[in-house]
Amino acid sequence: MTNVRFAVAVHILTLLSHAEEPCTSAFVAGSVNTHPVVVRRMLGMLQRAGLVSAQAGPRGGFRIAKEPKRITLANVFAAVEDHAAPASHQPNPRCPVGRQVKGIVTDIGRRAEKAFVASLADQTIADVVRDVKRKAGAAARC
Amino acid sequence: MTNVRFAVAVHILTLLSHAEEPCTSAFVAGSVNTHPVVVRRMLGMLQRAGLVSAQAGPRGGFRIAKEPKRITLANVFAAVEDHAAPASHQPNPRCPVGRQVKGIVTDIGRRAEKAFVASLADQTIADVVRDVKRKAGAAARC
DNA sequence: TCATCTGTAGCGATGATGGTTGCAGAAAGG
DNA sequence: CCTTTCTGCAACCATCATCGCTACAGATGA
Repeated sequence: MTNVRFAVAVHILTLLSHAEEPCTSAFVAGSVNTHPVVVRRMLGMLQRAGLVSAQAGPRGGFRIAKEPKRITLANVFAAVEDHAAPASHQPNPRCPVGRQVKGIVTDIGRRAEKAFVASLADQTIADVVRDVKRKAGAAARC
Repeated sequence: MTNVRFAVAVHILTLLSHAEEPCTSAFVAGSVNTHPVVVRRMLGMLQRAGLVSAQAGPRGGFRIAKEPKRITLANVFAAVEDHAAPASHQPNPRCPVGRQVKGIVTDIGRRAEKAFVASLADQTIADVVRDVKRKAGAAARC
């Protein structure tokens, strides 16, 4: 996790989860402490993943588009982080060791990443919302 | 895994594992297909982790410093990748949601990374060497 | 029509990474 | 000794991903 995107995405979804009215990107940016455009970029990804919905115009903004209980953190990770292929290098093709190691390491990376995602998959946004409420008390409004 | 360092480190250790004589950084670089200094940088990390040893001068080079069977891939990962703290952002401290989410997300990241490393821990360099030999036949020399 | 939002392109700053050069120093072998 | 062969390391540049920001087109409700 070199990125901060996963953390921000969880933050945003948690925020939207206990809001009845749509939240503007400016409002969310105030809580996340960044620029509204950055928030909209990220909300675009979450929208393409079907996790939030947007409405333009006055009184518009973003809503959660799925029950928080049904959004796993693995879903969030997949929405904002494109870990399609674990990185490898390009060994000298004339070296038999290098030729084989590349494929083996790729498999190893895939398996480890699977374990990483599996660990995320058994927690949901609803769990995070519950933890936040428990720690912060009832006043969970910005 | 944004980096290619883990893959290269496994490659290097596999290479050193079935060499009786010390390997020079130039030789290793030939197999890895990169610059000798890059190899030495990485071998420096592996050396500080106690996985390889170096000797200067003619007929010098790098050797494996530990039985391949006792080097887990988690050891390799720890040697070349410093994932001390999972990345988070800096939310607005006046927002109770942001205040709590930061800590919660950090815990989540730690747990997921633990799962990642645990998946690496049950394979060793000896396993990789065996796989390479099985796939490449006996000719595992560059 | 106008104010309010989203959506997106584009730009600059920043930080991590990898490749390269250059040089100091260790060590073997005459 | 002295030369040759190595490692060790600092310094620099190119590249790339990310983030913050500006600007503007387009949607939408009052």
